[in-house]
Amino acid sequence: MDIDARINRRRRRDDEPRLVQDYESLSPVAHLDEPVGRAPVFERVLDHLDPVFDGHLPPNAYLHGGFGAGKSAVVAALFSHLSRLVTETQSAIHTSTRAAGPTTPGFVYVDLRETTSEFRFYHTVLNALVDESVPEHGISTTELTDRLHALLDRSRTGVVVAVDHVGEAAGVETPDLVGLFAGLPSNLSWLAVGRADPEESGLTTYTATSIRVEPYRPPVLVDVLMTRASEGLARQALDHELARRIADWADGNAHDALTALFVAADRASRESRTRLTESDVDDAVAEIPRPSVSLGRVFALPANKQLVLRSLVDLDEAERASVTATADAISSRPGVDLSRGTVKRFLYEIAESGAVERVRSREPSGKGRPPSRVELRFPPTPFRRLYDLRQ
DNA sequence: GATCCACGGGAATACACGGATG
DNA sequence: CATCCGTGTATTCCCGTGGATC
Repeated sequence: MDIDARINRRRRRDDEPRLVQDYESLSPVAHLDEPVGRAPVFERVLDHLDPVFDGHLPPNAYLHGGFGAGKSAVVAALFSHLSRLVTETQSAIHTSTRAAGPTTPGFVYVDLRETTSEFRFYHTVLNALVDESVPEHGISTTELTDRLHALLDRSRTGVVVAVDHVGEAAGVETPDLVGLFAGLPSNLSWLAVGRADPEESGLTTYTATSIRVEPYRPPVLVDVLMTRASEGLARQALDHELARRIADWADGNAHDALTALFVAADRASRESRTRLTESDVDDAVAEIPRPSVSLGRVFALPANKQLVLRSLVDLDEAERASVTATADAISSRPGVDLSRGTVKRFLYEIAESGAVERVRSREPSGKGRPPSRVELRFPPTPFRRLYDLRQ
């Protein structure tokens, strides 16, 4: 739990004991500093990275596993710790033995969900490697790669870049990714992270190793849930049996399990209860579409697209009859300052991203091409809550 | 003055259907 | 019967403009 969460928990001491202490630490997209139950995966990734501790670069690699298997949780946590370690030891070296260059490679974590352009990609990498922050405007993409070249040519040890969410239908396609790395010096090693099997990933010709992450087994998932509950919920709010119920349903997918916990807690909280019940869980589970898209992907959409979705989740069925009707309804909402045409295009683009799905509706009636309506591919409750919380 | 990118607007294209045509 | 055509929608695609920032 971070400090804000701790403080918030204290601040609410006067109130009734609240069921939901902190929505953010309950969020299925938030990764813990120390993920639960994935020790073997940590070990395998560390085995791969081992040369680093002798000051060498590991080969390129691909970490893969199903949705909600904990890939991001592990890699994000690991790289955050590693880069912290590097900066700490570097500054130590700097003060004691002046001018001795870094002895360990640098570590950068790039989330392709947030990488919508070549510029963003290089910007993220460069920004992670230098102390001062790199401007986001008024600087060209080639200027960024020039600086990266200069930086890496000077570096004796190079850098390891983790690239998460490779191959998710989004901005950067796999061939693009290979091209992006081709634009950088060779003392750089990458660790791609994605869902596809290695053969389908299109990466095998560039990687020496692949590491497979198995889905969570139910007992481990129960641990994950209990840990989250203890961070974000009142004491005793979730009993073991219910956690089991969620874990069994979630089928190894921690994202879905945590989402179910979130929705169930929200429901119980709205009814001012302090413990979750079976029907909370059943309702929660019913709200989660399967297959669903990761909430992380939804929250990675540009602000105005999230705004469109925020309106969308509040529309009634009639207003969702067709894409056109939906766009009309959304664009006429207070707070939405987008033209109807733009909303419409956004809806199509959001469908492209997988956050909503277009479904052919209406069989015979009317002329012309039959309309489709959009259906959510994510549960509305956590999106609403977290979105509103962040505004 | 440079750079990136979100928006808006609209053109181009695809699709469904029914009726006309060969 | 197979094909073409016209109409009305849905969907995709493209590009110029302007805001924000350095």
